[in-house]
Amino acid sequence: MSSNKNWPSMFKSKPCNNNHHNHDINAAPYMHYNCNTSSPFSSARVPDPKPRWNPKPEQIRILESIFNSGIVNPPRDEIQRIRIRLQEYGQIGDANVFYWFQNRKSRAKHKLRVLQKNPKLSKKDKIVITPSDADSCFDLVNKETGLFPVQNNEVVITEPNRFLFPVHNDPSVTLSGFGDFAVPVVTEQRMEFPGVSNGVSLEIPEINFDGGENGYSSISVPVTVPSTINQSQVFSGDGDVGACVSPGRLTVFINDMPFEVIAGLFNVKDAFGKDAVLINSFGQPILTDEFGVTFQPLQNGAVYYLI
Amino acid sequence: MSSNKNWPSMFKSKPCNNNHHNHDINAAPYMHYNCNTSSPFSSARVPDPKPRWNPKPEQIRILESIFNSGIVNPPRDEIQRIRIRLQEYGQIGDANVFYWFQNRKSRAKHKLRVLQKNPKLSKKDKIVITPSDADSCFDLVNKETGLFPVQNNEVVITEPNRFLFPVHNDPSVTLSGFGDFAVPVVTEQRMEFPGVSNGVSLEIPEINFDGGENGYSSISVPVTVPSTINQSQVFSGDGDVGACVSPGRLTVFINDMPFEVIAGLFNVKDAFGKDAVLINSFGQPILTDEFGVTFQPLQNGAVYYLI
DNA sequence: AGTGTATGAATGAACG
DNA sequence: CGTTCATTCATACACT
Repeated sequence: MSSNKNWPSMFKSKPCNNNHHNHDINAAPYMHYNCNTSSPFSSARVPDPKPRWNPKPEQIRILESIFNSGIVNPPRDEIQRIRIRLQEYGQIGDANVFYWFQNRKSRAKHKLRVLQKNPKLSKKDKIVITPSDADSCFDLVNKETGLFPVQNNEVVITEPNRFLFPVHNDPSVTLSGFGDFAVPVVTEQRMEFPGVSNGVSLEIPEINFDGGENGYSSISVPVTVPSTINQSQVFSGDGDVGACVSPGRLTVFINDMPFEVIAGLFNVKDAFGKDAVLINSFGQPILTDEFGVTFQPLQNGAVYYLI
Repeated sequence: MSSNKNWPSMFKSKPCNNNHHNHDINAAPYMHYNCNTSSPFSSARVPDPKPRWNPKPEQIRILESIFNSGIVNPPRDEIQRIRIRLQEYGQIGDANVFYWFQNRKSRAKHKLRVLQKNPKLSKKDKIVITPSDADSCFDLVNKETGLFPVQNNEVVITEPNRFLFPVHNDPSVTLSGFGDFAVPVVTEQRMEFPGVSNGVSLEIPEINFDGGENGYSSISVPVTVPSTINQSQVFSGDGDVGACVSPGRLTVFINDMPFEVIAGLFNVKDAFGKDAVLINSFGQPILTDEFGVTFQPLQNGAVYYLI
């Protein structure tokens, strides 16, 4: 379920007149500046300037956090709720939200694919547990269970956004680092795992970006395969999902990227550097001992943020 | 076929710091100046110098020639081949190639569109046979047959790159002329028209730019609708393509731009000025009589260059 | 230094 | 969904 069934379609239209594929969607393209002064009959070419949605940073933050929370493919009704929420920050329509998720998912997927093909992104900037099918990840998310992706294959563990970017030195690497926003700090997040299609609450997680400017702080440290003790801790609440998890592995989301880690205690320091601190989706820091090893294993499918 | 399979984004980026809609991605940022001195964890401010790819002249030449050869929208695998080839001249990634083609196509298209909308670029600088759907042109290229664009509608015949550029006088025109490179001289060109998705050879055409610097030479002469005799000479090798060609029209590429001309002998002088000389993709000049009329009709879909 | 242009990169919107 | 298009942002570079 969680059918987004025909979404794009609704809103078609087409001023018919001109050149390119103007489809138009009336469902959501509003934007800051009110436009369309098109008077009755005008030979107006390019009648609707149709400015495109220009997402506000807050909106993006929210969308991003929702996405990270595992809602990769929000059902129609949820899209609406999201839109309503985002509307607080600026004009936006369902379609915008819809498209945003489409693109986000698509691109993240692509990214993963590329990375898995080019595991050569400088040895130190990322850890590759086992490059392989990183895609199923997205396909499973929020589809069967609304939970986070869990692989049935292995995955390349790349570092989250800003972990690998100043690397410009590997010629063979096509795509280099990411590094968008500052390290997010969870303010509130419900961690609701709806059965997907049922009443998905819209308590969307919130993130406060403060690191903001200086973002590029500490974490550019190479991540190594979690040098942690083992201990399976399979959160899996569903047969399907659980089934496809590599036995001793957990998949978690850190900042933005899916990570597959060996089940068991996680060494934050080894993975992200001595100054790294992981917080869970509730904004609570994940305690560790002096070596950076967590006292509790990470939760499979959970979302964490680095600060 | 010609699938560029998921290409675009993925990868994030964004120094986080500022204003506008920065999302992420970081598809291919290598460049001349090696930057990134960021060691493991550093608190780099203005984090990613994220230098952008700075194409070498050779790379551009090659890319341009490939583009001119009709490969406007190279499939994923071909992009890779191209990249590999270009790599010989300097750091470059698939993404760069991808973006290059995207932009190249997009801009050429846009240019055409602008020109057709502003036929006021001094009547003498270009000829408009019949402004209309100039877009499909690009859409057909290398898609169905790997051949050049052929319209099922009419097209604006604009002048190739440098034909209209010292024009900076039309306020409404956002992009001024092209006049990129000098008039190219074809050195070798395979004119391979792969079935698109099959083993597209990478024998990329090569072009030697000599005219180089002084580019702005003679050709700013008005082009008029080919004052030639008629004589259909439909190259069309494929039903699809041939089918959408206006009966008495041919579409050819001159320098860089698609031209639709009336089938039959072509008057080079009328079209590009008395000093203009057209050469085919093999570098051989197209002979004409003293009036500038060719002895042979232009080949539909063929590539020519002006010198 | 500012101003404008050319163009690499990013991403919203849509098509097939 | 994967692709393709259109726009926009951002930066390199030429001019003045």
